[in-house]
Amino acid sequence: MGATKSELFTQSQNDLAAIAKALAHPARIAIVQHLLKVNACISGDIVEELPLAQATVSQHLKELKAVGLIQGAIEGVKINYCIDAARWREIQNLFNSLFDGRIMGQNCC
Amino acid sequence: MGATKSELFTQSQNDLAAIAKALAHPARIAIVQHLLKVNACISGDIVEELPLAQATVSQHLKELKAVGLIQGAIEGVKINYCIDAARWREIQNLFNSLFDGRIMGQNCC
DNA sequence: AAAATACATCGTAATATTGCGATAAATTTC
DNA sequence: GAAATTTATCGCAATATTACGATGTATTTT
Repeated sequence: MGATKSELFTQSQNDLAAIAKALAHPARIAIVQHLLKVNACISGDIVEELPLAQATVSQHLKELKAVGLIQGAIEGVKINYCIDAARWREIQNLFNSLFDGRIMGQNCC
Repeated sequence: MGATKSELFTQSQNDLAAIAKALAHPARIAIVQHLLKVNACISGDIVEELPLAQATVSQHLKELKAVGLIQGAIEGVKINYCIDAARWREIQNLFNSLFDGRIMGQNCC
């Protein structure tokens, strides 16, 4: 085995897991935080910001783009990246509805 | 390579990524959702709820426990699992401070 | 104390992720 | 159009994750 059996779970469970997976790496957290700070910047700036090789950063950007968290706009030779604001809010709501799943003050033990 | 270079990132980036990773599997999302619904239940109930083998579920529970999301209380032969309420709120705040990183209405493109 | 029950852990196979050098593709500059 | 610049993709090695049967451990029941 080794592959997640995603066909056994609901769409929304798979979706939320996929988004969490996109955030499940410190480099991708760092990328997102940087984009939130500077609003938008080119790929090269992110490569300079991170302690990873260009090819590796490009791959991380691809994963963030795959779940819609970020967007890239071609600008000549360069590519301008930024957070997708609408999708960002959507994802925030997905997490909120998970976290707001009414939790009692008490634990089980 | 193949191993995440976590020593190159900040503690809080690694922490948030680790929590996201714990939620980065539909089975673990399902476990958390189930615990939120029933408040607390024994391991066997979760195994019945999920379409996975007992050993696999046990492993997923271990990962959720490792980041503090859930707690297990020994109760005779059984183990009663529940969400750790305080840690849950803490994690909710971590995500909120990421998501509230002031995003403009506009995208880059 | 043997048998049954409930869960964790071990060992292993299949697959996925991470990281990077090398190279390709596209655009701009000279 | 050749050279330079910027980013994406390929190919590979190292490591991690997922899944499960088999087995171990602890408690309860008989």
